[in-house]
Amino acid sequence: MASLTDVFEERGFIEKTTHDEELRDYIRHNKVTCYIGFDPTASSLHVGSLVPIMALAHMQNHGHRPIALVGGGTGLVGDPSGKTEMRKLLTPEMVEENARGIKKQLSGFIDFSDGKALMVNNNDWLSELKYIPFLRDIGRHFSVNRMIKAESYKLRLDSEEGLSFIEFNYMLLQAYDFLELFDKYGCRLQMGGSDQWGNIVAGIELIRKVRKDNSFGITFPLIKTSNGAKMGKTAKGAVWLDPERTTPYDYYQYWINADDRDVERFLALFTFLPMNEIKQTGNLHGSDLNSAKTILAFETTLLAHGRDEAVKAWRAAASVFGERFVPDNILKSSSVPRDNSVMEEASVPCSYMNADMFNPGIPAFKLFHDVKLASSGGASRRLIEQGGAYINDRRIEKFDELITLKYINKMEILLRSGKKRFHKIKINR
RNA sequence: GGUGGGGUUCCCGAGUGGCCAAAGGGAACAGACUGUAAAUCUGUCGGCGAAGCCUUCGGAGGUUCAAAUCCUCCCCCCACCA
Repeated sequence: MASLTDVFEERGFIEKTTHDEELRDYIRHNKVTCYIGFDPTASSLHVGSLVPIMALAHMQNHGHRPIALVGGGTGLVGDPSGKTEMRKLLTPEMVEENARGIKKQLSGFIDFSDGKALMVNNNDWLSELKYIPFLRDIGRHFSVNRMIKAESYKLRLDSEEGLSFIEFNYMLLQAYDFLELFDKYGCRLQMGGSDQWGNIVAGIELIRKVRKDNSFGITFPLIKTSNGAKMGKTAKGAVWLDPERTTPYDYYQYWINADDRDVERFLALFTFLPMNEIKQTGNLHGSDLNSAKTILAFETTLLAHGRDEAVKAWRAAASVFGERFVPDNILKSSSVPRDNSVMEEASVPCSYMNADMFNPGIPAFKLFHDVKLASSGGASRRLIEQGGAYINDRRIEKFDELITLKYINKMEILLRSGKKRFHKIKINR
């Protein structure tokens, strides 16, 4: 089997590592325990956390033991690394609740049974620390001179907002986490986003100073779309892994709308499809490239929400955008449906209304506002006046066109805003 | 604690008595072009079923025919000094 570091490198996971050669050696010859921390800033992870999650999963697939650390303790302090503003402080109750949500989600990607992977919460040890002993045992190993030069604090030290003392402590706590996991589980490798470099190195140095032993670090590149936007951010906010916050349909749509230039890179990072197949997508154009996007969307949805939801989202997309099947020769390891054998109920956003509501008729702009395809009556009117509103695939000409019973087709009305946003109204009898 | 500079519509950022629902840019939304892509061009971009009205410039009061703009008090942020 290929060494994990080669896999990481080939798939684009590595930005920087500490002591390249020794690390490579260490991973090749040992069953490695490694950890990544997840901040409990929300009850769900989002697409931005997918790189670390996938890294842990690859780790496990190669026979190593990943530890997912939920920052229940550090979450009470707030990591200033690479951030322009201080984060709102969370209450212990919120952190606790968020930590629970994150644990549940990680279980979908990583197998925690039989100790094959571990989940820990640093609140377990951090909350019990005593201030003076901590300062004497740990604090003395940290040079303030060095810390204020750290790249991760630079933004904040230069900014108007400044850096508060509570955040300044964050680095020590994370370094202490690493030491704790080193002592308890023999964990010698920490991975994290590129903004974590300073924190990771701090941990490595702490271990060297107090245990006279080596440990390693890997950082992932910050993934941006080719447009320069941060991964997983849309105008409506983050793309969440929680189906309550981002429906599987929207999740699928997020991926299928990927920029052409990102397809190959994203397939490598966010799916487990073999690299030799992924590399061939670099030569695709036009509708074949779209097929590759379909697979990207399908596979990512499959990982996050399971096969049923992935098929539903795929099916829903086919029903509104038209059926287009993925040719057999593109990414053949993908289990995306390639014919119409699984065509059934779709999962387009949908609401229910009574037939009698259409009896006098509803003005079109009201209807669009009601189903949230427009954010206000005015916005709705503008949408229609600019020719961006459709009912059953026919453009609506007048903003107050009355929508009546005769628009009902097989107990449904299909509304559309622009090219991509659909809403189905199902009629109750 | 002292001194100075700030808080404007989703974001950045102009505006310092009427011409201000507030320049400009970004984001967003729609149209054309396409491949559910990008780029480009065009239009829109506080609310209300035209007009007109209502709400908005950190908060509360006040001056004025008229206040984002002037005055008073308060809250918050930043810099320098202590």
